[in-house]
Amino acid sequence: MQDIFISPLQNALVSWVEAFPKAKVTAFVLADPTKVQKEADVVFWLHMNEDRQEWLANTISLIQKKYKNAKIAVLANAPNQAEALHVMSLGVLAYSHAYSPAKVLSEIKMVIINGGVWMGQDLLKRLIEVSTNLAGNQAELVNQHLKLLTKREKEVAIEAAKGLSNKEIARILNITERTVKAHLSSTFERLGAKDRLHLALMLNKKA
Amino acid sequence: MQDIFISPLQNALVSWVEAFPKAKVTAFVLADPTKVQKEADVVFWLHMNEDRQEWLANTISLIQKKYKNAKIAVLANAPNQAEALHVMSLGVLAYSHAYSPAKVLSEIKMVIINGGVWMGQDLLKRLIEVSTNLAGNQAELVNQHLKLLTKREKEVAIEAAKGLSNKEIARILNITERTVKAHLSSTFERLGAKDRLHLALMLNKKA
DNA sequence: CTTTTTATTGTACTTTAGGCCAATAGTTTT
DNA sequence: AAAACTATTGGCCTAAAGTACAATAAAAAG
Repeated sequence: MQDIFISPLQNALVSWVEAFPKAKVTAFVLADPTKVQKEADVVFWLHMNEDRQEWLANTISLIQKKYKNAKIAVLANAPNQAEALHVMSLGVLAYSHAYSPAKVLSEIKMVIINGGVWMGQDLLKRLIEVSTNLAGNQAELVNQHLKLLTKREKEVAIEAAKGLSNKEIARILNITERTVKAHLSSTFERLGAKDRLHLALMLNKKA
Repeated sequence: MQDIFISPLQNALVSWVEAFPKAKVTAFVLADPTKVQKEADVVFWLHMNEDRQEWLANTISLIQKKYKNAKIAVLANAPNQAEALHVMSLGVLAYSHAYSPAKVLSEIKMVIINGGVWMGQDLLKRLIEVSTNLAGNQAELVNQHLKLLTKREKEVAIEAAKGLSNKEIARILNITERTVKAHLSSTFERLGAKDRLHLALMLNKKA
């Protein structure tokens, strides 16, 4: 298991050396690795400067093409969530600060060679928030609306929000179209929706 | 640093013992911990059965209330992404399989006591996808639809999807209501929407 | 046991929406 | 230059949506 730091710096940072005394530090990825290198387990630590975003994307793609089993971690001088998200969507397995202490670097390596992914807590928190907004809180919001309705109104409202016509809803719920209208009118009033389209927007709203 | 497994099982699983020989296994959280316990660093490993979802939520909240510095990990018999997301949004720091090997359990512990968060690669991948969908692909999807429309149709469609009436759209775009209808009819045809509500659902669709 | 809320339906009326047929003028494509 | 597409509007017609006023029976709340 070899560690390769790709950095514009002449010398490795002390924490890098401390964590991985036998690591190599180079400025570029070897475009034509030997077969051995290609197949071996390698961890690439890409040192990211603010002004090398394009370089980073290219390097990641180059590594993925040339080294089959390589794991890629990115160490950023100025970490930010947007960049983290971006590079991780490209297949990078870890994203941390370039000046992370040796202990953290070791931890990162342990995680990624065991098939894990490493990122800061803040970033993950945000990810989870965003995702649960979609499935969870989103349902919560909708629920807040539906809670204002009676059982029957709820049923009607949900069908209407899917785009069904009054007649279709009537058939499904086994009531007359007139009754559907009654429930909907009441629903509009309770939720402050001006018509079924607004109702649909309320109940399908993205968070 | 103490490890406490909360599980309905009589005996700890072998991998648990292997990873943490000194861990306790109990069926319930101590509702009234001593001051020492309260302040100490404790890792709670909650063993999750399919049929104990409510128990899990309650237990998490109880621990968070009673133990200030506790870290909580969930070990599920049948892990699934929805549950993982849910519990992590409640503050759980790790989610893994109950039968994870000792090595993985150790790794998890190391990560969370160092302020990290642990989850499987698949889940994280999905999280990232979802997040990037929100900002990127989602707009892409909508764009795919709008791309099929002429400039004017697009303008009309967007307003209609917001819930505006034909009359309102006409006023905004300075055309007659009749023209709005014409654009909309054409739009429905091109996008295969049966009416403005379906159009709205298409253009407001969550990813 | 009253009072309130919910569920249901009726008749009638107004407003919207959407489709059909048709026309004109400007733009783009072939 | 001819054909196809785009933007605009008109009249007409049907169906759907939504409101107003109203009534009845069952269920829930107080």
